[in-house]
Amino acid sequence: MSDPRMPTLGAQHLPLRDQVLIALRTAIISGDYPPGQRLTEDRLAADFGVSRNPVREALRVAETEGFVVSLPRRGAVVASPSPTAISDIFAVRERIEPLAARLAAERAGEEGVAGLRDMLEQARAATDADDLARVAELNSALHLRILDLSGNPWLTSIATSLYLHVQWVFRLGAAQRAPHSWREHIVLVDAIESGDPDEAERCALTHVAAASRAAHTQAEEGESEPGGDQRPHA
Amino acid sequence: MSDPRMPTLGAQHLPLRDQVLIALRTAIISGDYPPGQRLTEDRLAADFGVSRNPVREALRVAETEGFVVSLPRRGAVVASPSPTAISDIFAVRERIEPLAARLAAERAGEEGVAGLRDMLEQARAATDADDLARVAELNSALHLRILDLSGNPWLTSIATSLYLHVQWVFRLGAAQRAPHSWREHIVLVDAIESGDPDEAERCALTHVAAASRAAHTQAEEGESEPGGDQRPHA
DNA sequence: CGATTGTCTTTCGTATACAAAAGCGGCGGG
DNA sequence: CCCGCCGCTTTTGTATACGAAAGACAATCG
Repeated sequence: MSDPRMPTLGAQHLPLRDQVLIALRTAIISGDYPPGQRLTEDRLAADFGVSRNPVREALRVAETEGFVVSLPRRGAVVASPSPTAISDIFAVRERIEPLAARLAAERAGEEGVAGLRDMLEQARAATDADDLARVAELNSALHLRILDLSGNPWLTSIATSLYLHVQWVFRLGAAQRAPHSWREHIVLVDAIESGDPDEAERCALTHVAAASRAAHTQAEEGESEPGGDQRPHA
Repeated sequence: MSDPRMPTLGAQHLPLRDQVLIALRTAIISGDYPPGQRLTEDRLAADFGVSRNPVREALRVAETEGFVVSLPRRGAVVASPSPTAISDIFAVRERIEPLAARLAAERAGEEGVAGLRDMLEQARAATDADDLARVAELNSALHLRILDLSGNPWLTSIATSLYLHVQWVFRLGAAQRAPHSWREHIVLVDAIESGDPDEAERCALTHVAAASRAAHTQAEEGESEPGGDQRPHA
């Protein structure tokens, strides 16, 4: 028994409620459960092969995260992202990510910067290999890491939620402007390493603003797209 | 029976889980459940006179809100606010509240401004009546209203959580710098009414920065206070 | 005397069961 | 033909029950 197994019922078997929460988020973000879809507890329990209790607990946190809205006595439905969601989210990101970059520049140690460098290198390799999905994944990971390096847990918590919602509204248009954005990332990490808070903050703002513009452009393109599968109203 | 009765809890009987959540938050913020306190589901259920299920659901969202931490298989304990919590929280507030003020200046209609004016008037009356608790309450309410007027739901959501935590760490030192801060509020509302985003943002930043300084001062004073009832470590 | 191991209690994790409220359809009356 | 009322069905809200994992304590062995 010296070897801790982790397959089905391993040592730290993630609680069912968390598994359900992840599955639920994934299903919503990927569009399997479209906005407006009714989420019957019984149905979810059947879908995930569990009882109603884990489902209920998952629904509660999904509700606080803004993925579902639960009517008083009527059950839960998948939330409909507001038309201004992209603007709203990036407006917040433009404020908090520069702050995170500033703090990271002030507080990140050598190991922290080394971690960022490592991610940049992995991203370069993934770019060379044309693995866009991996690049996008590293994109989020780098941002999150910088948030963590800021040492302000609120920033990490807020940004994590924001990122999930960005993924949600852009679940269709997958590969964003990945390659382009990594040049800005390098400049940002340089600034953090140099320990210059002002420069780091400026770089982060520039980067997020660029991402915001790209997101809005993509959103407008998606607007006229014919495949309007869901969205009950407007 | 056409009249919906409301004896104990009226027509839209708030779900037990929400009542428990509110009671739990209140108990934590007020210090009835000190940091580090173990929160047995059974005990909470007994305390609130309900079953374990509503307690569990309330614990989940309290966990996402950062008031409790739940160890994998060991139950939940009241979170211990980090020593840098005040700095962290106000650092975020200094970024998002100016943004909210800017957006409010751009978007708030006449009715919105009128609502703010009304709150200022109530605050003035409460100040005259030396009702400090009411003033503090209106303080939070005004800020929240401005957040709402920004039209960005993320800002409201983030700030609400931040405010609760500010109340928590300052549960002892009650009456803040209430009277002083209302002069700044008036200037801020003036700026919003004038529709000048830059000015509104500047006023909000000044105001939050002042609040931050006051908070830090108060925190340092409380540091040397003899009545160290809780805080198991450091 | 100390370390180890076995058991034992505590507490969570999950499932099932029951009651109440809201929605929906049919039915009757105007 | 339309409107209101009354039953049923669905779904949530809440409680209870059982199984499992982790920590604690003590007894035993080296």
